[in-house]
Amino acid sequence: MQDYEKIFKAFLAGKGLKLTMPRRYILEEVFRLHEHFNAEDLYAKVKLVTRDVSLATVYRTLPLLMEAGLVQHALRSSGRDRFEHIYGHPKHVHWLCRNCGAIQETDLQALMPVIKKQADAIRFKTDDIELSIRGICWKCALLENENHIEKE
Amino acid sequence: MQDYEKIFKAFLAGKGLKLTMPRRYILEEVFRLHEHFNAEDLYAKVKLVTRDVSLATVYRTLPLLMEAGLVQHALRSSGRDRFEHIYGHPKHVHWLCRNCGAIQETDLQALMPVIKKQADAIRFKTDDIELSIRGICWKCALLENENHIEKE
DNA sequence: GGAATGTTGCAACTGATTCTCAATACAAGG
DNA sequence: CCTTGTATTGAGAATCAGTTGCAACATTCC
Ligand SMILES: [Mn+2]
Ligand SMILES: [Mn+2]
Ligand SMILES: [Zn+2]
Ligand SMILES: [Zn+2]
Repeated sequence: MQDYEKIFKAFLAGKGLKLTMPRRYILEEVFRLHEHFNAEDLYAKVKLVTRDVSLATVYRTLPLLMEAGLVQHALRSSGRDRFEHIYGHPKHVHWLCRNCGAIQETDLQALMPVIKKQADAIRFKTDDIELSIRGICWKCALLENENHIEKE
Repeated sequence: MQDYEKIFKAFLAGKGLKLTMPRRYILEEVFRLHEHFNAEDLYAKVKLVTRDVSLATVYRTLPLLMEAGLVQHALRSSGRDRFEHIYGHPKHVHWLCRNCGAIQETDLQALMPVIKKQADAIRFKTDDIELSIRGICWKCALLENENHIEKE
């Protein structure tokens, strides 16, 4: 049994809940996926393995996984919430290109000392940190320049 | 005429658009408000001044104000987007208490050097930075402790 | 067995946001 | 003035991600 299964099982047990098959399928898929996904992406992936899971259960399980510290809300784009498994991964910054939609990641650790200092200053008990930056990725910036040159 | 009016007017002109009365009412209210607001909050406030504005126009004007650099998306909570006027304000971090919903702000400038360095490293052209941290504010943390004591 | 409690799929619902459309404003040119 | 083109608007309809009610099941505990 994987670590994340133990963690989820223990978390659920603590709330009088059980690691059922649908929940297990969803959990497995969450850790098989190494990209950012929204609820429907996840549902589609799980569907490839079994049909004993409904979209409603995906929506119901995601908050549990988040509360258990296994999944986090990564960012929101195009009107949808996107998630990622976080267990075993360092926290990171999301850079979203508003032209092509590509997402890049950088380290958040470098920012933690300042953030922690500020948290202490206002006596805030931090659960989640979400830093998303939107703009233009270098590829799209390149293309824009090329187009400008063509126009001239 | 306020600075922000000039800016918005110039921005609109650059796109072949005009600063109409509904847009002006909305703009005025945006800068009269000194809290975070969602579209409906803003609509309600504008309604107190005039009835010549519709909710649809509020929704249509917000993206223009954002593009003009006068308003920014502050954070999302309870399924709603919340905004704030940003012209003349330093960028800041939002600390959202997931118990009472209170929002505190701290300086983002302290984090900018690292963020800029990372942006350079991936050659990203930054437009917006949104750093939201959720957890428990000190007031709610206090109350929680009191309750624990009572229970014992 | 029977009660109590948690789980699920399904379909209906919700509600913030977006869109459609007909009416209106307004500028430019004749 | 009149005509034409373009931008604008309010009202209401539509969208659609996410939530919820509910009846059928599953499990555990007497
Ligand atoms: Mn990520
Ligand atoms: Mn703010
Ligand atoms: Zn891009
Ligand atoms: Zn609080």
